[in-house]
Amino acid sequence: MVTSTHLADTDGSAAEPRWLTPDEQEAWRAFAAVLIRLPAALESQLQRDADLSHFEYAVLSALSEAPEQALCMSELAGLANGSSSRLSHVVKRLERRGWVRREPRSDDARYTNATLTAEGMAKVVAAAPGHVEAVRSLVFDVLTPEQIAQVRDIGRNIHDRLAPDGRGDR
Amino acid sequence: MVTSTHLADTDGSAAEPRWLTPDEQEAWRAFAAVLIRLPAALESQLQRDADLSHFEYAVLSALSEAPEQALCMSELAGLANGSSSRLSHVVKRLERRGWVRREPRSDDARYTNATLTAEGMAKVVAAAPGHVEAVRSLVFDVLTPEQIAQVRDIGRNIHDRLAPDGRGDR
DNA sequence: ATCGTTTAATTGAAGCTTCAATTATTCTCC
DNA sequence: GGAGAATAATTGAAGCTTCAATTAAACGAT
Repeated sequence: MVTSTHLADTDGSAAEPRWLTPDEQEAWRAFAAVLIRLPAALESQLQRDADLSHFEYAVLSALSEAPEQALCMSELAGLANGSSSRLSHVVKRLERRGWVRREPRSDDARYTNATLTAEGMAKVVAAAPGHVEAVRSLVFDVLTPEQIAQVRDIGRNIHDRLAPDGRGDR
Repeated sequence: MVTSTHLADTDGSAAEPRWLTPDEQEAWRAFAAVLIRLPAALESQLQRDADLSHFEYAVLSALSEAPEQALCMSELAGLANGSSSRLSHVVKRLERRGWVRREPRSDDARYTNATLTAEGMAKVVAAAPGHVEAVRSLVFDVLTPEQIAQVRDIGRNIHDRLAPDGRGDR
């Protein structure tokens, strides 16, 4: 598919890339499809049932778990796995819909605190069951307990490689 | 995070959702982050080094492996894990850049065959090593051989649940 | 105290994706 | 053989994300 030796350049112009082995190719083919299609499926459930993108849901959900239901934009971006620009645009829309409020932090006005409103909390509470059901039925229902532990370990290994310092930034 | 019991509605208004267990939540937190950040990292490598989106790469790559370097739009959409509308827009751009040609199939003109040009083939060949290196270093370098087999099995289980009939459509 | 640097966040424009509607072709079956 | 259903692909508009540039505030060294 995306990574195979049939594309090898044979003119000797560069150091030979470390192509994937057949086992790795098989694994990558399966994993890459999940990487695309699972987010698309979750997106579509949330859009249909709650009129929310997955990223919007992640933002509301992160706030709902935070102390005082408030976080500054950069922390929130890290928790929701998005860039600060993306977060800024999305929070603007969430604010327009009445689910989030923003205000500069009093001790350091460079920071902006985003706070979940009561309506915002109600929105997440209403959306959560459908989303969890989707995650459960698409992921956990098809995995054994051993595989669930494997997913956790593999996920952590890859995540650590992506964000080596442990912070969630981009 | 996205799926936890702290959002339980306690008014008894609906059937209790099947919340995630703590083990499942841990696994989901790690996996969900990978689901967002790994595609973003691959996207960014391809964009920077080859001026291609990951989806464009997947399209060119699928064509490069096909017999005669040609596939009809719907097959191509399935292999590249995208909707037919998305593919249509993207192939239009790839055609404009001279990497793909399109023509109606002679035996059934509802089908459109997309064919990789020589320039298109050269483009994938040039882009492949960098992409493979990214996949290798972000994924396979941090996994043991056992974990690679686990990724394959887990990926297949989830993928089968997403596309139960085995076809790649959406 | 102040100038330059760093950090947090926002903005607008360009580009990509999605959704619903549309076109074009072939199939079906009366 | 012809009307209507089904299939493959395309289109345009709306909306979201990204990128680069910008604003605003605080820090730090002199």
